[in-house]
Amino acid sequence: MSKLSRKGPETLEKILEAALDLFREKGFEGASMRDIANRAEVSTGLAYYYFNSKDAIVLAFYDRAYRDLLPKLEEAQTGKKLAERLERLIAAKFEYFAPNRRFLGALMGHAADPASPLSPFGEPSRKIRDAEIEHFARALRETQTSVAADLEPHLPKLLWMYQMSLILFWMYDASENQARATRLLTASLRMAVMLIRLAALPLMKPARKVVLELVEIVES
Amino acid sequence: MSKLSRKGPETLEKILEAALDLFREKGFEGASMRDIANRAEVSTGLAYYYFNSKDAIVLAFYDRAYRDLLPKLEEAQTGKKLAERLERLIAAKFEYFAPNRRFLGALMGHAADPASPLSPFGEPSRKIRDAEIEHFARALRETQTSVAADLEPHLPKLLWMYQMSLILFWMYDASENQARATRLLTASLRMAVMLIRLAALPLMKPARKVVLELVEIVES
DNA sequence: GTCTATATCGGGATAGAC
DNA sequence: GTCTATCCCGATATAGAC
Repeated sequence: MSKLSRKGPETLEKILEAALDLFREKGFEGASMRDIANRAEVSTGLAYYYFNSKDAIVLAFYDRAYRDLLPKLEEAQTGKKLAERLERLIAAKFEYFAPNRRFLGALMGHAADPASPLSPFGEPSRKIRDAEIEHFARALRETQTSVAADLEPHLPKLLWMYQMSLILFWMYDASENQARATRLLTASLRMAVMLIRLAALPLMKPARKVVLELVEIVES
Repeated sequence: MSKLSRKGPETLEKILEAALDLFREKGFEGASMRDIANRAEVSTGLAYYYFNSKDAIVLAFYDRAYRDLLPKLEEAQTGKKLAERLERLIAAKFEYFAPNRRFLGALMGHAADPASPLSPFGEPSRKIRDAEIEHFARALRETQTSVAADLEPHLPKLLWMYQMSLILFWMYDASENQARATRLLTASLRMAVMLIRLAALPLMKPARKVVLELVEIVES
């Protein structure tokens, strides 16, 4: 009496793979549903049976990214030094998203519209965002980094914003293998960790206050 | 013997206006060439006579932005205080581009491909970029801001990068009238000017070196 | 439930008549 | 310089085979 067939999930997977392949090659707009269906060796109708729209494939991509990224972030949480951990955490995203870099860039065109389900800043990617922030908090905890009390509740989010600006740079970095972005990651991390240590000093309270004001504005 | 007719430039202008209007209302993808031609009260064929492609309209938009922005930047160059000048220079861009904010956001989707003529970072917008950087240099000069010798050749570009990150935030800022971005501009400027003053101190040389390293990576 | 075939619509772009 | 007609293609809906 089972209503489920065996082939369904496989076919869905095949179509998703084909779509991501083509998005990588030709970008989101460049790949047509006909292309996708052809590459997956199914009819366009079937592709629409599994994914109601091209957009729906993007949502499936976010979902899969979330699932795949979690264990990678888990792995990155080793080492006693903060710089080391942060570099691993951020580099893990560079690596994972590298094949889809151009495709993600194209998705940024929808970011201005927060209502768009395709926006990397919108609701669909919130789960990823929250998990990432928690991982930054954990990196701070497990490396026993001392953080001033006023800064402490906001530092993980600050690190996430720092990460996002790096990812933005990486997305639009046309250098070979995004070498510049990778170098920027390492070099800026040195500075970031230095600033975190510096900010722990009691006499830096006024400086912390200025930064926290900025965080508040961005979050409001 | 004139080969030019009278009506040409007017028709071109009419089509450009209609296109920008519709881009503002429906975004770049949302506005079709048929829409544009209809609003301009011409045939689609004629629209293509003046603009070889939809992209070409965007290039005309960049060109016009360059022409329109120059006098506005000129106007912004008043006042003795650096913070004041920088705020005026950057706010001028917020104001000018405000009606086209969503449209510019959509264009960011093409930024990952530097070959795309639509990318706000590409060749077409280089003239604007160079003019902006020169205006930052001028603001530093005319407010007699003291800058360390090692930092001096790079500070205008650094300010431009700072501006670009603000503009990026502004582009994706969904708050009413981009109020958050405006508040961030004012608040972060306080910090930026403070840092510039701080960086002038001789004992800050190591810190300057770290920052210059980052600049070098970004520019390479 | 899984899949094919086909029809319709709207979008970018072009050819060629006037 | 301007228009009409047309091409090609992607999105979408649906009829119906298995």
